[in-house]
Amino acid sequence: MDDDDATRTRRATIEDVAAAAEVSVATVSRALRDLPNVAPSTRERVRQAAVSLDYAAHPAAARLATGRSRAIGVLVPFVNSWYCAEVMAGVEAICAEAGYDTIVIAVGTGADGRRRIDGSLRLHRKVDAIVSVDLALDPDEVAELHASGLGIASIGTDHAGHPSTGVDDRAVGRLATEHLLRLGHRRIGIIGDRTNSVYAFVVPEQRRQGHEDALRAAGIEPDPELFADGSFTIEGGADGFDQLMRSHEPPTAIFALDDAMASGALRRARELGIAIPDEVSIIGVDDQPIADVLGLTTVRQDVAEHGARAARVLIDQLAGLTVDAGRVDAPVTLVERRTTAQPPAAARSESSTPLAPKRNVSGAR
Amino acid sequence: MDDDDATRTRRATIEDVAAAAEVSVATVSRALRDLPNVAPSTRERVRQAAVSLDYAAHPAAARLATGRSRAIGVLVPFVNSWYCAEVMAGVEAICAEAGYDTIVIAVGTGADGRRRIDGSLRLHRKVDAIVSVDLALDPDEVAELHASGLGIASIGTDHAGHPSTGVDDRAVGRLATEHLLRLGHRRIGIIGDRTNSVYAFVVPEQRRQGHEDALRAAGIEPDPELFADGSFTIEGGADGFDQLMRSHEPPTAIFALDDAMASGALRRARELGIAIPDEVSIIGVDDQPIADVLGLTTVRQDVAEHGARAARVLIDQLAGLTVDAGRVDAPVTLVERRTTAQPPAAARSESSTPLAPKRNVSGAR
DNA sequence: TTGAAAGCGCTAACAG
DNA sequence: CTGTTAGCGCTTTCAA
Repeated sequence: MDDDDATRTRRATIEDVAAAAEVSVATVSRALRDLPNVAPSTRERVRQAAVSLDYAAHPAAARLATGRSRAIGVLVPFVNSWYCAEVMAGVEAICAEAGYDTIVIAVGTGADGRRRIDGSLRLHRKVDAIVSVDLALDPDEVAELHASGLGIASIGTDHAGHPSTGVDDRAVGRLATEHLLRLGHRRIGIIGDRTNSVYAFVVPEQRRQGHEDALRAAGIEPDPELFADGSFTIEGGADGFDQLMRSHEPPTAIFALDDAMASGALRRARELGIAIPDEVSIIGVDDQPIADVLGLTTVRQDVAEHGARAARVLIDQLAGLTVDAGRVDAPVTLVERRTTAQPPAAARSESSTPLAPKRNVSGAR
Repeated sequence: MDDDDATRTRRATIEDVAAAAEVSVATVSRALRDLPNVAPSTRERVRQAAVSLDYAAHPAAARLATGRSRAIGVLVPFVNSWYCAEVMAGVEAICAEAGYDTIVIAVGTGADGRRRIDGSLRLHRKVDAIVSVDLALDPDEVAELHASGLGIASIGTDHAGHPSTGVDDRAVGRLATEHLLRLGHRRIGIIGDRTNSVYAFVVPEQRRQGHEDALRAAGIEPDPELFADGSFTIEGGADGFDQLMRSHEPPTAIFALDDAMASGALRRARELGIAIPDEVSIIGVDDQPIADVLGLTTVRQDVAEHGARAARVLIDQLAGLTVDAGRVDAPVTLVERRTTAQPPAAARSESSTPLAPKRNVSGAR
């Protein structure tokens, strides 16, 4: 690139506009920000001057003077996940509309521990508020953020005292499992996540509890052997499927806590020659585009809307409105496709003979 | 939220640090930014003062004083697409490392036309540089951005005079089609995009040309009837598949210009009862996670790396390094899975009888 | 090697 | 309704 700085057009400043409109800079500032106490004719004159000079306030100057950045930070575990991308889309749409910048920050995750939110991130005067996506912040992190004046809204996990949104994960677990029970399944496995993930247990734990609620309501005692870890990845889902099918008495249906894990389970089933849904039913959560392609039965949620809602509440709050610091659960719907069906006849007849010999799932077909 | 502003901790300013370290603010500024001409002992003293006060320069103040925002804008058509999310992940990783903010901006797209990049977006002093993802900016938009001093790097499409990266799309088209030819296919359809999309023709057009290159090299004249629009969506891919299979003489293999369209084609094939790859082979581009799940043969590219590379060149450029304003094509690899195979025996024997009766694809099976 | 002081461009009292 | 002016917190000459 050539350094033709000399040819760069110098941007107009507020003084240029003031001169052009023959008013003071203060008036320009007021007029352009639609503040009251500006004569309509003056405002119009200022506007025209601004347009003709292609003027826009220097963001840094405005930020320095007001102390507000007009930016919202989206804290995600990873940016390249379907869920996070959806949230960001929702946040960005609302922010753009309201004149806010959307800055994305990946905090990472994993056993090695993610970036701490405070110090090193230096969010401080960089953003006015943050939306935390599926992160379980420590109470002291939350306190610190709040103390430094940042608005906080969370998606997925909840942080007491701050607005949050997502779905009722316990209800999700119930909904999925009830669907399976309704089809006649009695032995239902679950692929979830107990590792120290970004979710810090809460989302998967809620879904698992909903699952057990439904089971118990149907008179079935949850079997610990029917739980597998899937770490919310395709690979994890595949491994989880393996583990479940190797159990003492394999399930006839599996509730995967998200579509990624369900997809992995589906793939492994195919590799093992296990017919879905003929031999095993599988249900996921999310309704990612992939679910439609795979014909995956799932529990749908509108993730972009979570992001939009979080952004809205934050922006309202920054605008001085009093917002509700509570939780808003968005609706979920069961989307029945082709991976769930009645249990195989064998299992159905077995249902009265709990000690029936276990099925062969060695992969032969 | 309660407005306990009173309890907010006042952040330390450079003056606080200067006082604590018993030096001037100028020295603090130099010391903390690792500028030369600071005595080691002084620098250390300043550092300690900064740490103990939990000081970080107010970004807006620094920006105003330096005229640089230390932020990079990622311009994407949509944020919730696999491709864009991957790019953003790559950009964010590099930016975070270099102390830059990553701000995401969706410009939209479609027939209604996307947001123009100049005026309304007011990127001006908001970011130091932008990475344009799959956008075909008008020359005057590019000129305007450049004139206002913004660095530009593009991913996918190329903007003359500015660094860009992606893959050699023509080679991608060749690679995919050669794979199909090698399997024995002679009648190969393509699902692409001719609508006025974000790509503004270039990416899909290149891939299509590579496809035709390969065809011609094999002595096959491209048949316009074997082109279908898929608009780079799953739905579009499904429709494109339909269209191709309804053609006078349907293809035995289909090259979908990305995995999303390939997925849609796969879904529609299943709905129509057309066996893949037994009756029709399908190959995509990207190697999204979904490809592995579906067993989709595809041409792999590392999209996050595109983002990382773009961010790196921009940051280098902002650091005053001379960077190459040319194009860097990342490698692509063919990933053979289970959606491509030899053409059906019928087609193979037909290959010498071009006027064979067309197959019935009405969906009955 | 360090300090003093003049901005960077805007906003927000405070006057008028 | 409009103008004057003092910052916002940092960087960067220019002197010392």
